[in-house]
Amino acid sequence: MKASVTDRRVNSGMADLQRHGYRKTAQRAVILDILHNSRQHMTAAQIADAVQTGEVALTRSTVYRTLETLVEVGMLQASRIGRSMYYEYAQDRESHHHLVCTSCRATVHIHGAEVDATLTRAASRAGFKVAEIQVLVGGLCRVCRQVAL
Amino acid sequence: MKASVTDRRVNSGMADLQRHGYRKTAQRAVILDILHNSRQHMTAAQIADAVQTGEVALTRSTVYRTLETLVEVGMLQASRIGRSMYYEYAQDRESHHHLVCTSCRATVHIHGAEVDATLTRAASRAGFKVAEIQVLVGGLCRVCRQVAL
DNA sequence: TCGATTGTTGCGACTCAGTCCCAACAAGCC
DNA sequence: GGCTTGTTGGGACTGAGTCGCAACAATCGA
Repeated sequence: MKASVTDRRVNSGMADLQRHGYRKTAQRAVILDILHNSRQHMTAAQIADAVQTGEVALTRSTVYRTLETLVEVGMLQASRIGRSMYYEYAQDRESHHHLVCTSCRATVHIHGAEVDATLTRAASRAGFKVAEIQVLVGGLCRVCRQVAL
Repeated sequence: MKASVTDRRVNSGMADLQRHGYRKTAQRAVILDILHNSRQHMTAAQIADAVQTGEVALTRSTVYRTLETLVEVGMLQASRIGRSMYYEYAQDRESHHHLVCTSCRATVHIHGAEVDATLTRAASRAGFKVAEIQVLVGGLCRVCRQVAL
């Protein structure tokens, strides 16, 4: 684990934290590291599980608080899928939305720019100043459609 | 209450239920009635509360099951806002999405057609067959923007 | 390098939003 | 009116967070 925690990207992230007035802690590094290595989004519960196998054990509340902090700093992106929030490493700052297969739970990213622009336009016509956009498309993925036939 | 329960629209809804092979029950009529009269979306908990004041008392599990059934039949529309589901009477079958003010919780509907079309196109490029689209825009409403200045 | 300050974490209790099971009840058909 | 079977009530249970508080540790100034 030591090798990956010292990963450049994660380290520079830790510096980001300090720039925002937060302290560098082992717990924050661990969570950042897990999400950076997993390269996919995970729920707080999945992260809490993943953490158990490591050397630094975190409690559930620490996981939740840490995720919140890292999202605030901009190092993680959060999106709600169903009842739970999913977190992913914010590699590219580009907006994207999720397609989730209702059968196999597979998730695919789609570009968000066009949809975001449409929504922002509609919102401003209604007098709203947009802060965040959550989009979730449910359906059958290519594979599950084949199986269904 | 009796007068409103016998409302044409709600009654025809009860017939819809039977057409789908479901039974007409007082509990279903009550929930339909509450949502029809409220003319806004409500959570299951709010509906359960509203029910307490009426003559027919429903348990929480009945409220949840009934809502599910009514959505399936197409008489209610469900949308997730944050951690909970909101239900509204499906007056117009036209797709719409929600703008929610993060400050005062006010909710505004916006047309969904354009966004839905964009998402459906993107999804089918990814091989997905779209079943449902959930969109939620958070931000500041006109009034709260003024106050914030 | 030490000590003080104060941001963080651990722990455990609590809440909110549902879900599930099973016995009792009641629509609807014959 | 009786029977069948869908529906409801009641209550326990679960998943996803949230909160308060004492103990701990990162950081800063001397």
